[in-house]
Amino acid sequence: MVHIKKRPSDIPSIEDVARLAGVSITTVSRVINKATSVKEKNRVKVLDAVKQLKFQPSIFAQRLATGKTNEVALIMPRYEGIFYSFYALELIRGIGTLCEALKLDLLLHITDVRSILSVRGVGGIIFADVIGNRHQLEDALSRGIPCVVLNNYVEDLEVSCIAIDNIGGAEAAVNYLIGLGHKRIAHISGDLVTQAAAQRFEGYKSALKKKNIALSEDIIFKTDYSRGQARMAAEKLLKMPNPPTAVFVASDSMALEVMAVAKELGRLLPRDLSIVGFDDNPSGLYGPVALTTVRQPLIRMAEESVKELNRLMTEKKSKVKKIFLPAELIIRESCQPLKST
Amino acid sequence: MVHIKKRPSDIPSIEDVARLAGVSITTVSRVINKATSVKEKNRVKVLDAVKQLKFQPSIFAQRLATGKTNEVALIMPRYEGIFYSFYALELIRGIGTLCEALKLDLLLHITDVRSILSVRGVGGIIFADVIGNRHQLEDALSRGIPCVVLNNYVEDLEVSCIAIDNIGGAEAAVNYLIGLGHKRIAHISGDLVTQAAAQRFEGYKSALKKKNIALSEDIIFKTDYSRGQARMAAEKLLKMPNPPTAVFVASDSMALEVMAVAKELGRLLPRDLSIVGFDDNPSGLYGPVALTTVRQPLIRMAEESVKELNRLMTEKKSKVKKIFLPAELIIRESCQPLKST
DNA sequence: ATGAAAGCGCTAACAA
DNA sequence: TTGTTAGCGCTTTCAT
Repeated sequence: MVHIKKRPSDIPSIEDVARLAGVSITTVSRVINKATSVKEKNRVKVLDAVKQLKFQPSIFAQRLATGKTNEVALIMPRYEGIFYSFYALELIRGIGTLCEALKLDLLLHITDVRSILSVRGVGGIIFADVIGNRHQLEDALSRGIPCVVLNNYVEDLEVSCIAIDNIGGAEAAVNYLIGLGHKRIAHISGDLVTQAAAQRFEGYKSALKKKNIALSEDIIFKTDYSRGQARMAAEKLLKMPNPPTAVFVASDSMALEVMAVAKELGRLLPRDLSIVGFDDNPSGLYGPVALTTVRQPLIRMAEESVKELNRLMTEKKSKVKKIFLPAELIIRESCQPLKST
Repeated sequence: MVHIKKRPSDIPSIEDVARLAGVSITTVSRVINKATSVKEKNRVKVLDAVKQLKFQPSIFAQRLATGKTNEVALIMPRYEGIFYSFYALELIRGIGTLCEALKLDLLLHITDVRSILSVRGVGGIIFADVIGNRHQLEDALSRGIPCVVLNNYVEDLEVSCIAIDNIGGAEAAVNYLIGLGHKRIAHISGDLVTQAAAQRFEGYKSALKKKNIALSEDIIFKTDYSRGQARMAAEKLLKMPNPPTAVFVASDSMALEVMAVAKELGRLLPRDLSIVGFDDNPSGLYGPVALTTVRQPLIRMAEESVKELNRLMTEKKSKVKKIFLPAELIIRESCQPLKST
């Protein structure tokens, strides 16, 4: 039984390099891996051969031999809305750039939340939020794969998280409105299945409570983060006999929709309605009235997640970390003090 | 010389499965690969063992053994500005989603344009534009790796391209302005090292030429796509003693900047200046005046690129394709007929 | 400083 | 239908 070498002739192996350089494959391997114990003369010969053959070691063979991988997966649940935010791009960009710097190969998975994750051979995973795909996270964890969760503080799992202080950010927004004299402050929430939306709602409620302002259910609107539902909420809100004087909106894109509706209904901004958004989406800058909003440190979040994952992958017995990043109120033009009547 | 098995005990190999199922590893391999010639009884035993051990075959061993890979790289040159466009996200999303559907693993590389691409073991590459990183493309091609170029029509290389009809789109925009009676039409170009910007400029010139309108250099502004330079151009343009009545801007984000400047200078839009952008960036919808623009079929572009790459990777002797997608003028509110004076 | 050879976990050709 | 075994291309002992 004779086996024919089936390796395509056009791609050189370590053996070809060794032959050309007149050394053993072990020596070639040493040169590739920058081991020291190689005579300068041989090193040069090998390097020459490598260059001549355009040799690149097979990543698969390397990984099979070492059992190590520097491949990292970024899981973005295909959740309606996760891609609405321009920030998804910021995250991808931040993560991608840092991975490049750390020589990590980034695998991007846009998965259906219900699908079973196939992350065979991956050295670590970053979950961009965990919405409906917790089983994927648990599965990875049970396989002993280092994981980091972004934008979601997962308390009951031994996993590193990088989350944003949504509650604090929301409180800052509402406190700002209260400070301007507003008392009747509405809220248009995002999809409350997301932790971010729930926490922003939480912050809204607690800020009011701390100042002894009663919640009124009639000016709390729950949406799915879509512009359509924001529009409906805005219309209801603006047409009330006793409309609120201010509104805290859970996302900038919805806040922009509110502004659009207000304009259509002939309201003057910010005179008739003070508005604060959340996200610091650049689109907020270019309307007739620049949007006051809450900024999330996204690039930092992205960077922290890669650093943390890298740490988990390299340190042997490393403890998970829960990292909290602050959100910052950015005051622009969409709010004004309530004129006392 | 005895070698000790160093495989971490917690991750099972095909051998463990075989032992537990009481068959040979070949049979296990057959079951995994859905080969037919396995007795139902054995198949069940193997499947049981797989489930019990949570076995997942090593992707590296598989690839080493078969020489095949389903890993695809998306190369985004870290070119200042490539990430400005919200469309980068659309592309990533579209490509990511289709890769997921086709069971291709997507590797995202955000590379410095000057860096040497290390795409060892990748089955195919999608280049999101080629700007300053042509050597990377040529290198990959010379290695025989199937490649697809997005957003850039590379004529002199045997490579598949999916490009947009920037010239046609620009002509449509300018023709529309001419149709409204405008004659003095300015252009704010993008970075002319990018093919898109160059072609939009090209379309601008040819549309004017076809209608026998002379170019005037004083109302052609060359920028790097940044908002800052757009602002400078807009200021110059608007403060001219004999300002143009219309402007075709190479990107929506710059067009929005022009609108902002116009507003600051007390101009009324679209009365004082008709504006057409390019990109169909959603931000254009939410200003006081919705932006007329040229839409690129980005999701389609993304999908076509993956399909084409997949074709190249699976067909044996496949010819490259050059695919051209149309751009469409989207008329909104930022232009109006020139009042005859 | 160098090389021979075992082994990483799998697939596929061949034999049974 | 099943098992035996060579080999994918590399790393890593161990011996020289």
